[in-house]
This record gives sequence, structure tokens and C-alpha cells, in this order.
Amino acid sequence: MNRIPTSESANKCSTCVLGQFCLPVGLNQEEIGKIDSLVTERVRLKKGDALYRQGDTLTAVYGIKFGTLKTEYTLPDGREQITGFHLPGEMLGLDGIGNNQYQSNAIALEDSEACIVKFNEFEILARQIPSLQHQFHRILSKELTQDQRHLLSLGSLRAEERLASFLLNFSDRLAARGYSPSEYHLRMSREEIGSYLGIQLETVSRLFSRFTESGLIQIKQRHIKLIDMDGLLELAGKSSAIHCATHT
Amino acid sequence: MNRIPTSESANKCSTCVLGQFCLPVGLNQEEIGKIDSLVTERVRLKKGDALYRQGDTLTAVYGIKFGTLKTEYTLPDGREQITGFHLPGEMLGLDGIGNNQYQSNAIALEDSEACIVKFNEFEILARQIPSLQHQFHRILSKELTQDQRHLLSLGSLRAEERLASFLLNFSDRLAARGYSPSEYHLRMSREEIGSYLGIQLETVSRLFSRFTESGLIQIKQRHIKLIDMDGLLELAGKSSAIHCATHT
DNA sequence: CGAGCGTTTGAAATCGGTCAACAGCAGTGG
DNA sequence: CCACTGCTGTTGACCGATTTCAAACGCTCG
Repeated sequence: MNRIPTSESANKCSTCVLGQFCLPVGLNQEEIGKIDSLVTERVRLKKGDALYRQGDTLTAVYGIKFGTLKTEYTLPDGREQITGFHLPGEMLGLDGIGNNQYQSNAIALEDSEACIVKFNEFEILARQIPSLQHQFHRILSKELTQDQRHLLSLGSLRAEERLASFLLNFSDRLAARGYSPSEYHLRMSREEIGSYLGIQLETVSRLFSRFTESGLIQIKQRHIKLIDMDGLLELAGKSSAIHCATHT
Repeated sequence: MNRIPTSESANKCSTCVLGQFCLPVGLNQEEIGKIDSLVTERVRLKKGDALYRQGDTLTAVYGIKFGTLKTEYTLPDGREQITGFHLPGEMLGLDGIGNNQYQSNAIALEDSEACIVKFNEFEILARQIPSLQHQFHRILSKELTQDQRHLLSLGSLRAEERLASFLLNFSDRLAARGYSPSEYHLRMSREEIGSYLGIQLETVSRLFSRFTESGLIQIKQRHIKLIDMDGLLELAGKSSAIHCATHT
């Protein structure tokens, strides 16, 4: 994990393609320009690196520039719960604002980069730019909604429903970023998927096999192809629309 | 559900005992005075009334003045997931900011009252009062942390661990509000507890019986007495400190 | 090429779910 | 004041989805 000035790679918010997901949503060019001076550094992470860890003092929140991260809680007895998988344009570290300490670990699942948003400077700027303030509120709120949908999944759905909606959720979020909605690479292990969904890795594996037999998907290693979207929707979504992209 | 002007009952933020949990945390007297003019009305709810419903357009967020509310998602097939039980001083409706529509139903579990915070006016004021802005960020962030702890519970704990940490969580939150940490009234049914914890009402009932036999609690109807806190902590918390009051 | 994960698959065990009967208490109305 | 009714909660018996334990397979990377 090392820091690099954003100028080095000449990537500023004002030119970033992720603007439509991230902090700049709803801002005009002039306002985005002001953010450029706020976000002057990025962090480069290698697979497995931590962006932050539970207990670290919060000084910044982050926007994912590229890559995939997971956030997780670890219990003293070794059990762990993954609370989210995070894609470019999403913000991380928000759970640390409450008492100035990150409440979870954020770990890179592949080589990734995150933009550093110094939080006290951000709050100052947000007071000057109403649309920035509002967008931040929206981001926090959507994060809440996302977690609550996840709660619904863990609390009310059966294993196959959870997995189906997980696959569709990724499909939507990747599609929104211009990737194929029907074919993508899972950056996480079966165990991590299981942790996220509150089931065992063996169950995940068995379900993938079952879905394949039913002609719903094709999967080879971590490369997955969604064959029968309607079938998956029926499994996951007949009962709900949990997967539906709440990530803008 | 009817609206009443706050002046009527002469209860303003500046004199409200819940200030230590709610929006005014960290504000000085003068600043709190400004909030008074923002929060000019309250809503009175009878048991069973909805403060808002999924899909309603958001115009305000709420602070609970007294009473207890639940927030829930309902699936088309009838299953429902309760995502939270909310006590005085907590804010509600935050999940609606993301796209201007409440994402859940908020239902009163007993006669309750909530202060109306008109959201667009609030944002204006928050730009003028840095400590108000920051406190709102903290509230949102803590809400996130709370949900993630809940995720951990549903994803990684066994039924008895979930119930034990549920009881301790309430204990802490009530204690913070000046009530007894060891004896309180459950405002929700076994079914609602089960929904919140992702288990069946029969399981909740059986566990209460088991806890009673083990001398951990005494329970009569919905009145519960926590006898052996350490024992409960061992069940719930040996593996974690999930229950620990994140609500300020 | 071999070591070591990550993954798949099978068989047995179990926690919690489902179905069902009943008990307790609250409210209603005769 | 006491049935009657209905809702909430308790308890039992059985069932089944998921976990657990175990073994084998197959990438991937040094």
C-alpha cells in the first residue's frame, strides 16, 4: 500500500469516468473543479492489502478508483463476516465517521486503487457546495439501504435465493459500470461468498453445481456466465427485488 | 397519526432531555436554538400507526421523542424482515434520502411521538453549523455500523447467540437512556423478535424457556429480567461485542 | 514437477423449521 | 360477572435444509 499524488497520473475527479457513481454526482464543472483540490492523493493496493483496519483512526474516506475490495468484521473466536464487496465509484470508510475509528477491515481482492478524501477538509467543502453536501447524504443513505437489503437476504431468504440475488446484484452493478451483465469474473473465493451470504462455502459450491445443472449459469473457476436471467430472477426476485441496483 | 406544533407542548430541542442522543450532540446553546426553529412540529402515533411507508416521498427525517418503532421490509410473497427497533433519541427515515423515497415501513410498537425535521431546511442549516453537519454524519455512520453489526449477527451467530446479544443490546440502549439495564419491557412480539433475528418465533420462545431454565433470565409475558449478565455475555459476547452500544 | 490452496462431492449429523395442539390472557358482549 | 373469541405464546414431534466432516480433485505458482 503506497500513496501517490493524483497529479502524477493526471486523474482528477473532473475527468474521472466514475463521476456518475461517486462524489461528483449532481455537481457542475466548476464545483467538480473544487473537489479536484480536495482529492490530491490516491492509495495503491496490492491484492490482500488493507485500505484500513478496524480501530484505525479515521482521517479520510475513500472512493474506489479501480479494483474490488471487501469489508469484513472479524470475531475474536475467528469467525468472520463479510459485509460488502465494493466496486469502482463506491465510497469506503464511512462506518468510521461515527466515532472516528473504522469499524471494519477493508481488504483488496485484486490490485486496486482508492482516492483519498480527507474528511475534515471534505466537510468544509460540503458546507460550501450544497449539491456536494446532498450527494454525500445520498451516498450514506444508499449505503444504509444496501445494508438493509443485505439484512433482508440473510434474515429471510433461503440459501439458493441468497446466491441468486447475489449474482444478479453483481450483474446490475457491473452493467451500470459498462461491463457485461451476463458474464463476469468473481474476485472472491467460495468461502468469501459464503461469508457474505451467511452460508458455508460447501453450500455455495453445491448451489453453483445445482444452478449449472438447471441451466441457469455456467461457471468455470471464478468466471461466471448467467445463462437464464429470468430463471435466476424467479429464484431471487420472485419474492423481491433485492438485487435491484441501489448503487445509483 | 396527527401532527402537533411543538410549541403547544413547549418541547424544543433546546430543552429536550434526548439532546445527548439526537441531533444536538456537540452543539452549543446558541446553535441548538437554531434547531428549535427547524423542528416545529411533531407526529403523534398510536400503536400500529405508520410514521412512513416504503415508497412515500421523503420530505422529512424524524427524531423519536418517545415510544418505540420498528422498521421493516415486506416481500411480495408476504415474508417480512424487521431491520431495526428504535428508541427515543434515534433518527428515522434516513434510508429515504438516497432517492427521495423511504425504503422501509416505520411502525409504532406503542403510542409514540416523533419530531419532524424538514430535510431541505435541515441541509441548509447544516451548512451553517459545522457541528450540526458533523453530528448528522456521525448519526448516519453509526446507523451503518449498527446495521453491519446486525449483519454479523444474522450471518455468523447461532440462534442463541443472536438472542443473547439482542437482549444485551437492548439492555445497553435502555441503560444509556436512564432505564434499568437488567429489567425491561419488550415492546415487540416473539414473531417480531424472530423476524429481526432471522429465526422463527417458536425458536425465540424455546430459547426464552431455555434461558430461563439456565437461570440467565426471568420472563413473564413481555416483561424480562436479566439475571445472569455474565452468562448472557458469554453466550453473545464471548465471540464478540456486538451488542456494545453503538448508539452513542 | 510438486506443494498447497481452493473447490467439488459425498455421507452423516444437527440446528432450526414446520406443523400441530394447547394454554393463557385480553377484550367483547350478553 | 362470566362465557366466548381471538390473538400471542408455549411445547412437542417430526422433518429437512444446511452444516460438518472427510476425501479427492485440479489449478496455480514457485
